Amino acid sequence: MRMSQYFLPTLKEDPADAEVISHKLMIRAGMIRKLASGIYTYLPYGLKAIQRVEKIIREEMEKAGAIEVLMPSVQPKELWEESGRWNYYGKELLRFVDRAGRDFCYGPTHEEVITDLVRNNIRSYRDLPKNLFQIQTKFRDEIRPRFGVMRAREFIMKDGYSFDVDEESAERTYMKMFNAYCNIFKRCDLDFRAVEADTGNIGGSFSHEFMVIADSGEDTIFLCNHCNYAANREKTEVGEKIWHINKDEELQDIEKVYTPNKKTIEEVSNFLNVPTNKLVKTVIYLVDSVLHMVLVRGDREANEIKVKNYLKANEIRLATNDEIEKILGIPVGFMGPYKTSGIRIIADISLKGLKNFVTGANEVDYHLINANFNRDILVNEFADISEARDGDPCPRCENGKLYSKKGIEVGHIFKLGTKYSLSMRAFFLDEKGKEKPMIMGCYGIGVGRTIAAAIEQNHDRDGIIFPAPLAPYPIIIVPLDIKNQEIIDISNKLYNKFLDMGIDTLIDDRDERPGVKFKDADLIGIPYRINIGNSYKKDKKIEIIVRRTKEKIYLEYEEVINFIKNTF
RNA sequence: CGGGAUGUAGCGCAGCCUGGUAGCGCACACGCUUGGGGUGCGUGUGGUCGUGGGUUCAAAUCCCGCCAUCCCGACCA
Repeated sequence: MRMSQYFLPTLKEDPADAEVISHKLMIRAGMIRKLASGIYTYLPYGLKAIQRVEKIIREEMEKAGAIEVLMPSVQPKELWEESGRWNYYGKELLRFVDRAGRDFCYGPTHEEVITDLVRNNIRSYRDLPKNLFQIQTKFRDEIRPRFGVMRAREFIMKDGYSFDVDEESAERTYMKMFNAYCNIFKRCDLDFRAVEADTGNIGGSFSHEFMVIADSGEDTIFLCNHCNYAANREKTEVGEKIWHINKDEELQDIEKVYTPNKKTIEEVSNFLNVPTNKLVKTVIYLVDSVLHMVLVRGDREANEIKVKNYLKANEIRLATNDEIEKILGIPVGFMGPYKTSGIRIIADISLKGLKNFVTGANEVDYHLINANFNRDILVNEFADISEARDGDPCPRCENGKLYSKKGIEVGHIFKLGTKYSLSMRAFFLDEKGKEKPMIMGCYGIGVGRTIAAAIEQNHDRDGIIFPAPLAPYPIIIVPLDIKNQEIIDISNKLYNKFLDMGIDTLIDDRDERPGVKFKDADLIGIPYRINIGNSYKKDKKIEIIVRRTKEKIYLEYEEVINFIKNTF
C-alpha cells in the first residue's frame, strides 16, 4: 500500500476522552474512530489488524474441526423466549420492534440461533458431533462502555458452538477448543493464562477464561506460585487451609458489651482490642428478592459471585440499610447471627471452628464477645464464599501460595451441557433410536479486544509495537528523499518484490520530511522499517530498523530479500 | 442506576470568575525554505461557543432544563 494513497489519519496528541494506552494509541495510529459511546469505526489500518487476528482464528478453528457459518445479528424474540433469556438477559439486550410490531433484538450472543439451526437440521447421532463458529458483530448495551474497543457495546466476536452426543464426547470437544485457544493466543504472541472461570449469563457447568496479563485489565486472577492452578477472582477457591486459627482455645462465657457507635469491623476491632480475624462480619444480600444473611471472618470479604453461585441464584445484590432495618428490624452496624430467625444464614468456611468470636448483638451500640457456634449460634450452612487474597494457600497443592494479577479477558470457553438443548428441544436419535438432548459447548473470542490487549502488552513511548503476526503490515519501506530517482527506483523495486513474495508492505511515498515518516512508522507499530537514504546513496546499503529493539541492520538489496524471506 | 467532571474550528486547549467585535498550538491550503527524528518563515481557509429556554440594551461568559462524552462506584454494615 502506498501511503500517499492510503487513509491513515494519525494524531500527534492523545485524544481527550481516552484513558488506557491501547485506546489512545489505536486512535492516534488511525485504527479506530468513535461514533458514539462504545461504538467504533475500524479504519483501514485497524481493520487490517482485525483481519490478521481473524486469519489466525480461522486457521486454528478449522484445524480443530470447527466449521464457519454466518448467522444474522438481528434475532426474533420468540427464540429468546424459548430459552428463557428474553426476560432474564436484562437491559444489556438491545431490543427493538419492526414495522409489523414484532419484537427483535440485536444479538449479544448466538446460542438461541445456533441451537435452532442445529435442531432443525440434525436428527441423528451419525451427524454428530458438530462444531460451528462465526466471526461477527455483536451488540451488548453495556452499563458503562469504556477503554475504547476493550469494552465496547458493538464489537467483533468469534463465537463457536459445539454439539455432541454425550458428556465424554463433549469433553473431548472442549479440550480441542481449549488447545485451539492456546494456539491462537500463542500465535498472537500474547502473554496469557487460561484460568478457571464463572459462567455468568451464558450459564453452564464449567469454563475457562483466557486472560492476557496487563495492569489495565478489568479482571483479577489468582495464580499459584507452585502448581498450575489459576482462576478468576470470582471463582478462586479459598479452601480449608485458613480454618481453625484458634481451635485450641478454651470456650469463654458469652457476654454483651457496650460498643457505642462502633459499627465497622475496624472500629469494633480497635475498640475491643480484638484482632479482626476474631470478628464475624455480617452481610445481608437480597438474593432473588429474598434476604439472606452471609457471615465471613472480619479479615475477609464476601464474594458476591461466589454467594450467587452457591445459592444458584439469578440475581443478587447487597440489601440497602433501609431494607435491612425495615424488614429484619436489625440495626445496621450491630447485626449478627445471634438469635436471628426468619432468614437463611450462610457462613463462610473461614468461620468453621472459630472460637470466642465477636459479633453484633442485634441491638444498637452493643456487640457480643466470646460467642461460639453450636452453643450460642446455630449455623447449618458453611460454604466457600469469601474472596481469595494474595498469600492465601493454594487450594490444589501442598505448599503453593496464591498471587494475583490483572488480566484482560480475550477468550472464554464454556461447557454448556444441556441448558439450551433441553429448553429449546435440540434432540437427536441415538443408535438405539432413543431421543436424547445434544450436549453443547460454546467458545468466544473478542477479536477487537485481542488487538487492544496486544497493544497494552506491546508499546513504548513512541507508539505501538505490533507482534509480527498481528501487524497490519509487517514491513514499511521509507524512501527518505523522494526527489532522488535512484532512491525512488530501488524503493519501488523492493516494494514490488515484497508484494510478489506475498508480504503486505507499506511504502511511505509521501512528500514528507524523514522525521515525519519515522514518527508515523513508529506510532503505527510496524515491526520492520526499511530506510532508503544516505547509506544507499553512499554505498548501496539499505537500512533495516527493528521497531521493538531499534536495532539497525545494513544490507545490500539481495541480502535484504533474504533477510525478509527468513524472517517471515 | 448513583456520584463527579467536561462540552469553544478536524485534534489538543485558552477565554467564562468580573457579560461588550471568538483566540492560541497542531492539522489543512498556497508561496518560499528545509530534506536522517514531527524544518523554518509568511499568507490564508475553517467556529449555529453541545442544545432549548430565561435574565439583560447586550450572553461563549450569569440562571434553569435537556442532551452528549469521560471518570469513579455499583462495596461489605
